[in-house]
Amino acid sequence: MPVTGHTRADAAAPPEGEQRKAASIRDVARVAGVSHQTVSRVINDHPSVRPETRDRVHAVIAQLGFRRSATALALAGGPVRAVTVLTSNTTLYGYAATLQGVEEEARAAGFSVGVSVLDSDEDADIDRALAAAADSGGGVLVIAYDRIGAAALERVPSGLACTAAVESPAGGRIPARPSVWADDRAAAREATAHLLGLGHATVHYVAIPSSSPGARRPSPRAAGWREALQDAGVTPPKPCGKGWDARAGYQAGLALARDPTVTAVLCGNDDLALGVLRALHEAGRSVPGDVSVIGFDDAPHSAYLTPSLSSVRMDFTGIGRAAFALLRDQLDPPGAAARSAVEVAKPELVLRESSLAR
Amino acid sequence: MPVTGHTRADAAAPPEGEQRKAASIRDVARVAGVSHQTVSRVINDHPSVRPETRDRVHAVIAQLGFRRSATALALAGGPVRAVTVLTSNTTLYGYAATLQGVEEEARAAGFSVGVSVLDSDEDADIDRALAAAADSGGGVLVIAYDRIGAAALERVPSGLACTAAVESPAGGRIPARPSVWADDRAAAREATAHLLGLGHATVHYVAIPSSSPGARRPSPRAAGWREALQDAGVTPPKPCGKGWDARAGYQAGLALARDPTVTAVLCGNDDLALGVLRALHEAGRSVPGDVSVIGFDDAPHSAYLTPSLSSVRMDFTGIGRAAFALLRDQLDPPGAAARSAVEVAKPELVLRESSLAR
DNA sequence: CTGAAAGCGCTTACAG
DNA sequence: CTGAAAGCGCTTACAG
Repeated sequence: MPVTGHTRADAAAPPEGEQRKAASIRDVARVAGVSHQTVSRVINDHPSVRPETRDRVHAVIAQLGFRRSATALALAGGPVRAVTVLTSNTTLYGYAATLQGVEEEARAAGFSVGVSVLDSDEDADIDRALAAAADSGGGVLVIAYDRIGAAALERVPSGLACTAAVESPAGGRIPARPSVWADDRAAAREATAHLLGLGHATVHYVAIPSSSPGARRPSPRAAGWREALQDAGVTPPKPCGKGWDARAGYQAGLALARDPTVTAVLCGNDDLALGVLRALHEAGRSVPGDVSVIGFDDAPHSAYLTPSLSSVRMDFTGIGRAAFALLRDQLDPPGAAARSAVEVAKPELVLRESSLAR
Repeated sequence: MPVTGHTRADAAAPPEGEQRKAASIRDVARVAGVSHQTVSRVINDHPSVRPETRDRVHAVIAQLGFRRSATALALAGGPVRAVTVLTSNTTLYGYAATLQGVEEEARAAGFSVGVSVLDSDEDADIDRALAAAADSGGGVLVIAYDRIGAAALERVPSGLACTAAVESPAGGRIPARPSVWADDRAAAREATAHLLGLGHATVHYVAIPSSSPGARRPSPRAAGWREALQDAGVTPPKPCGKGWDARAGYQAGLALARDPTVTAVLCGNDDLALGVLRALHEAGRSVPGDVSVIGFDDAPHSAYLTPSLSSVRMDFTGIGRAAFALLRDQLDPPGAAARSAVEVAKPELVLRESSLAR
């Protein structure tokens, strides 16, 4: 008898429910009467295998319910089909939707997807996440919409396959890694110009935090807002806002509500806008009667608010999908050279009740 | 010279940025002047290693920046520190928050977390996801708040470590796998009783979809609502609602708004409630003046709506954390026997502007 | 307390 | 077209 025990002859139907030890390449080989090497060739679509042999092996694979071990594949140095998403957040709308896009595309491509959340922009934290991601053997996809993500992107070792979902890059800057973004700067300009066109003397801005280290650069959204005002010969008021959520928007809104000259507000995202709406309401200023408000991202609930919120629709899932595609090109060299170029999805201004003519 | 090539003597600082091939257990052994076996003992905290040897090895590990390969560990049959979350959705609040809880706890425990989204409740889809999860070698955590998740939970092979986040089980039912839930049924009863106590003659319910196959059983939330009405001697009206999102709530709300006897509405989640609020508003019925509304889950934005939404706060991240802890017990047998028991987190009724006395 | 052996499931060269 | 060998980085028995 062989060392490894009895050979089971009852391999008709794939096991159901019960946990029989998974079939290996050698099990398939034995049943098919070939070497495990030949099985390897078959599952890798190697040309040099006789058609009959190939068919026989395929039959046994189906019969035994064989699945090649991703772990062994990785150890042996085969192409690893895995992505790890590095992000500071998984629940905010833009982040969650980007992750969703990545997952959809990855699943379709047969990749597994891991998630590693970054607690801070400290090197130790980032390196821990990076090391964990590298362990998986696959590539890394960083969501760099904020300072933490941007910091992580900086520290990705050059040998690690990596792409990023980012804000639109500041004029002329080329991201170090293949990146995907939507032109939110142009969109902010458009939204601001729209408000100006409605007859508002100026437009205030409730900012999302900057993604640049030390907040040295404003976000593209802030830049677009500023440009639109300058184009119209209006001196931009001081932007406000410190945070990402409704609470931060509420705080900013309280201050804005006290200023009677405020008649139009652009917000860095819809959560901030929600808080602003609430603050304005409490202060007795009606929207859009007294103040027009436009948000950013077009979160799913924005259309159902009262008043329904005008916003800039961002194709986050599309960004996620494109970022994955770029990563895949790096991991799995296709026919052509890997696209190292960037991709763009166009944001769209969606007008609803919260913004009206003055 | 040894077969494997030159021995580098320049191992002072850990490599930064550059992609030097990661140090293996053998590299550490060579530098420390021991066998790779001994290194294995050290990194596994085996007792039988002389303190001096142990210290020396630890020093070399730090010096070389050695990290044990998770892939090799898994192949060799070591304990795999990985969880795969199976879910039908990653963006809805309850799901995203549960996932967040899992990730936090997993990260703290040094586990990697994978996400696999279920497209449908078809066996083929489920088995694909299950197989992918099993590949990782770790455990599976299924979010079974809906029919798809519940169906996946049913098909998890018995040999695969698994826990679940579920709705509160129907009377007396014991979940097949270690599971975690919050008593949303009791919470629904409480919310309904509260509305009744306010003087409403009855309470209407906008349901989330049932998680039972063929929708044979109502969700615990629906059950709790029904019980409260029956306890008060009120015949429950027909529940409405078909879906999870604001749009579904809006549709249901339109019908409710037409019925002048409707003065109180409980919703299966806050998204539905948002849609109901909107429909009521469009129909000219004021909240809470004409109709009181209470949601479920207490999503982050609910406190900032106008009117602010009363809701039942669910500790989803707590559920996620507890579910991970249960899974870890299975994977990594601790001192005591693995807890196969369930865990509970208590929901809390949060009263805001949307619900007032009649 | 420590080392040499065999194996996890696969792969990439090397031989027929 | 196909097989026997060596190795990926680790582990668990087996010997000292």
